[in-house]
Amino acid sequence: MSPRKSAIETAATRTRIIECALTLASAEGLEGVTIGRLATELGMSKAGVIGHFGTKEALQLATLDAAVERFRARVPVRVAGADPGVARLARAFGEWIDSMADDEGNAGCFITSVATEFDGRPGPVRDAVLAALASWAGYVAAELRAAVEAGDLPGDTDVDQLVFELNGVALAAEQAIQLHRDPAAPERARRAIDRLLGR
Amino acid sequence: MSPRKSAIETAATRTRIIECALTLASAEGLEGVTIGRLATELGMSKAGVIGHFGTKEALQLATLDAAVERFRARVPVRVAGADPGVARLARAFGEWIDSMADDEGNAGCFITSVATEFDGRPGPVRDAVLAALASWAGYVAAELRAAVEAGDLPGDTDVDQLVFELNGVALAAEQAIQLHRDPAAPERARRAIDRLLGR
DNA sequence: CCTACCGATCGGTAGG
DNA sequence: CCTACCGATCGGTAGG
Repeated sequence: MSPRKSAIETAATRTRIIECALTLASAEGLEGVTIGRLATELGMSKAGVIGHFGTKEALQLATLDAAVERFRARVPVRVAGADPGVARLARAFGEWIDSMADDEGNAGCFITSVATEFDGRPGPVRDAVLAALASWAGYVAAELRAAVEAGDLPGDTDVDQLVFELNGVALAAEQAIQLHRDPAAPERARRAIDRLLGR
Repeated sequence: MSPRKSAIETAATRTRIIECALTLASAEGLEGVTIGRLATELGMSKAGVIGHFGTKEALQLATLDAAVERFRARVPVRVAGADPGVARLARAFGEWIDSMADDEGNAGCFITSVATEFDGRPGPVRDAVLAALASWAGYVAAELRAAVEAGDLPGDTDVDQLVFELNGVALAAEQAIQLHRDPAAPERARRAIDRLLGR
């Protein structure tokens, strides 16, 4: 028997569950993460797993949240010290591209996968993905505006168009790395990003 | 009772099943297409559905095949009459982008979705997706080489890099259209394609 | 192409 | 956090 855990232990278990869900979801998609499978993988009961979240949807949202947080720590936070504008943005995309090749804990890829998986299913998960993507797009747009301001990009730059095209490069990199395991993809992506940023 | 159908009727039923599977898969993913749901949707028994394919995986492969065929008919075949090289390629991507906005029967989007859904699951479905994407990439690369040959693109064009970037624009367009329902996306995509093709 | 059925697994709950 | 259990659904088969 193992009831009556402290709040700290409870939180640690919750983290373990979410970490496991992230790993499973990377391979099988978020809908493929079943409570039973998590329980088996973690050596606990189904009730013990779902008890932390209440419903499967809450578990999915918590997992997505964790991925968003991980992406934030891995990309924007890590380049926060760089010069605003083109320099910071190039480093940010560089970090993202690097993180795609790390097989473990690819949060950016996870978010993109969930975006595709839920694009036709209205609901809280889809809404949360939209919010995460919008937040990232807002970050990129702000950096681009700073770059225009600083004169690193032409004054007539179409910022939204550039956000769109930068995103395309990232999506192409993810497909090339995840699906094709193409070792040339990171370099191609970097080259495309540099050209889009006028470097 | 409705056994002893002619071969023609049998083939027609098979087509109906696949068409329904394509519709369901566009919303729920290929793994979300269950035999029971197809049966309900089509007003037939589960045994009647699965009898046409044997296993769910065979049904998935048949559905993917149908999507590939539909994409071929919608894009490369439709622009076969255009001048080889840049002109034909621009029209091909234009057709693809147009087809993304047609809510019904978006084969290109379907293939991309399945690519993401199965990128971490080795097996025949993943192999078939890889083959379909490789075939499309080969088509694009051949047109680009023709364009270089014809002098429409610089002699030092990195064809593989360009295939990568064109693919990125298509993926960005699909995300913007399917997930964000952004009405500006087709125009953005067209502009990006034109610039990549030096038009 | 149907009815009737199989064992397995799904998300979730009751009660402790 | 566990055991024991619920109704629903899964892919698939037997037999006609």
